Amino acid sequence: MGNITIKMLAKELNLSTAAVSKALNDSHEISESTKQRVLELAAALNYVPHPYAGSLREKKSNTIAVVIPEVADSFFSLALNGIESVAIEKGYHALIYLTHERFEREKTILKDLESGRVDGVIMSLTMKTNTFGHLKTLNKIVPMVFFDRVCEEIDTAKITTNDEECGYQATQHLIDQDCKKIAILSISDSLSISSKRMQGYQRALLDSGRAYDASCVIDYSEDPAENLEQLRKAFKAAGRPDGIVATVSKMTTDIYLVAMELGLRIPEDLKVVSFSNDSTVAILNPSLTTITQPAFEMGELAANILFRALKKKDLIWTEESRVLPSQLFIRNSSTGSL
Amino acid sequence: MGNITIKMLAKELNLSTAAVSKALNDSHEISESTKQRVLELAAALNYVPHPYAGSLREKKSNTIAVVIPEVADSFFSLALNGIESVAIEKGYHALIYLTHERFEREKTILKDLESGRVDGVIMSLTMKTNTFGHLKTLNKIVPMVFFDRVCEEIDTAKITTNDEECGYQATQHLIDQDCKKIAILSISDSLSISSKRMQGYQRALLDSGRAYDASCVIDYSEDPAENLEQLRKAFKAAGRPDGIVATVSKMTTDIYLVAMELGLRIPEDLKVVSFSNDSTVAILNPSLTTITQPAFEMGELAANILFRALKKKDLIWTEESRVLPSQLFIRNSSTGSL
DNA sequence: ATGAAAGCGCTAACAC
DNA sequence: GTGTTAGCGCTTTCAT
Repeated sequence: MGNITIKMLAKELNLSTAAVSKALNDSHEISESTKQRVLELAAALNYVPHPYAGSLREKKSNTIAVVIPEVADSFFSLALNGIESVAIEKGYHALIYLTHERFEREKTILKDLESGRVDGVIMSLTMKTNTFGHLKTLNKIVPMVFFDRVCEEIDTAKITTNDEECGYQATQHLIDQDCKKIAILSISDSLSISSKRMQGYQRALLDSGRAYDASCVIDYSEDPAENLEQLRKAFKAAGRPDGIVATVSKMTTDIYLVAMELGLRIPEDLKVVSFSNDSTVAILNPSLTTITQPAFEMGELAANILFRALKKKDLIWTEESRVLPSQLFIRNSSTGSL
Repeated sequence: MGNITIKMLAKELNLSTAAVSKALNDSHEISESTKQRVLELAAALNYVPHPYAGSLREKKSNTIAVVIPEVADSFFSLALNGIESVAIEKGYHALIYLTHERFEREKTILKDLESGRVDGVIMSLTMKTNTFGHLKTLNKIVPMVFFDRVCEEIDTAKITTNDEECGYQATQHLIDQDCKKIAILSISDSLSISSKRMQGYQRALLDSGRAYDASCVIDYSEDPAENLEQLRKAFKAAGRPDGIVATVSKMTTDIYLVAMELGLRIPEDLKVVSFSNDSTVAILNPSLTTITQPAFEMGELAANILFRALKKKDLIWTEESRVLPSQLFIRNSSTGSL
């Protein structure tokens, strides 16, 4: 660990630690000449203040935690990017915690964060998070901002996109392309973004006078083999879907591969729309129609709100919540123009 | 920040803080009965020890820093994933710092890390890092492990892949596919992985009796528009390449798009091999032949070595260096089998 | 303008 | 088996 301390500087300069500390912090009660001397020696000795000593006294760590399900995912990595950009700019440090979609991990991590390790938390829930006690407890101790997979039950700022609308748009787009039977890939029963996307899907069906068919819902599974099997079953069935909305980008590859395997052509036999932030969507075979979230901006915004709140305590949190629009990009996977 | 302290527990229980501390740490010099009492109250009051107080005393933060160029990148996000997995398992916390390929940012970050904020550092250099003083300084204070974009000048553990060989393999593969003129996309002049891949490329050319042609080297630029322009120029030239090795995955999309734009068919007119960890390579149009690095494992290994070193100081660092093999996956972008 | 001293929360000698 | 004390590195009253 870092070695050279204020005490050493003080001794070397025949000053008190107090004087050195004040000089280092450019206090007005220190003469210019001593400030000079202190600063010079500090630079010469390569003095770097020990952050944890300061934190202990000031009860302020200048550190935030980012708790997300996964980082090897284009949405979350872009969001993290946005968060980190703001953090560094504001002089904060970011601890990263991955839950890997495990509820238990989320609870353990949040429990640790009650310690005072961080001044604030930015997070996105696990797919399986269905109780909220651990969130409520932490939120009493430390400011939290949620993004994307937010917790409706907690009274704090939340950054989301227009999920219901996007579910609607994606579905409506497939309806416009003459799809007769539209399946949807759903990620979670408990997550609000998931149910919102599902609601949009159902509303679109209803608006065009179609009945909601529960057999059209394919649930995402942790087990990749299981996912492939689900898709095979769905695509082989007598009344197989001719359109599919994937609310989670990681299953896009599976859809393409299973379609290929079964000789289903995209988009002729099956039209696909996927929620995705992946940069390769334009060069897929065929290029993929997507709902794309403003991932970087969501991260940036979440961080900005958190840091603003960290400055002035008198913030009305929930009023800071924002809904950023996602965008539908129509490409070849959902149109006839291949 | 966290509020309930050992002092409070002590008062409540009519014990000294020392006794409480020992009880909490399950010391043998404390009676079972008091341990019980302490543990119960701690649980009831939801006591969580303040990490920075401990760090200050123990001169140990249980925190590491991960310094990488970018996180919205499949290689680095997978590596981060590997690092975080190990860290959490060992009870460590991971601070994440993104350099965004800026040398200045790298220096600033490393300077801060001299403070004792972390017990160790895992990092991958900027494309532009060409002096090493900041690395040497930090390495004297805190153990460092490099991965992928390593610094040869520093005497510590380095996790790499067989970059020279991979450059060779990729090039040889294109030669085997009858490519007459093979271009290479290079990322940096100063990075050792970059020059190794380049060396492999040159060796393959030489082995098949070809001359190295400097005009075949396309340099990666920060500016996306500039990159596209470079590719257009190269692909339009009279003696345009019929094969290309991309040593950096982010330009794959550009290659595909420019080829499309100019009416060049992949693989018929232009065969492509790219270094990539992207999960969508199999469903690109056409599917992409890749050199794929063991990203997750590299992160895991780097972390394991670091944590092992943190335990026992008597470690011979350089001997811990490891070269993990990358793998060539032949797909349609480089073969005739479309 | 500078110094002495206390204290942030914790642990580790060293008493008793 | 439990308490007293000192100290990690820093800032901040409160003297002087």
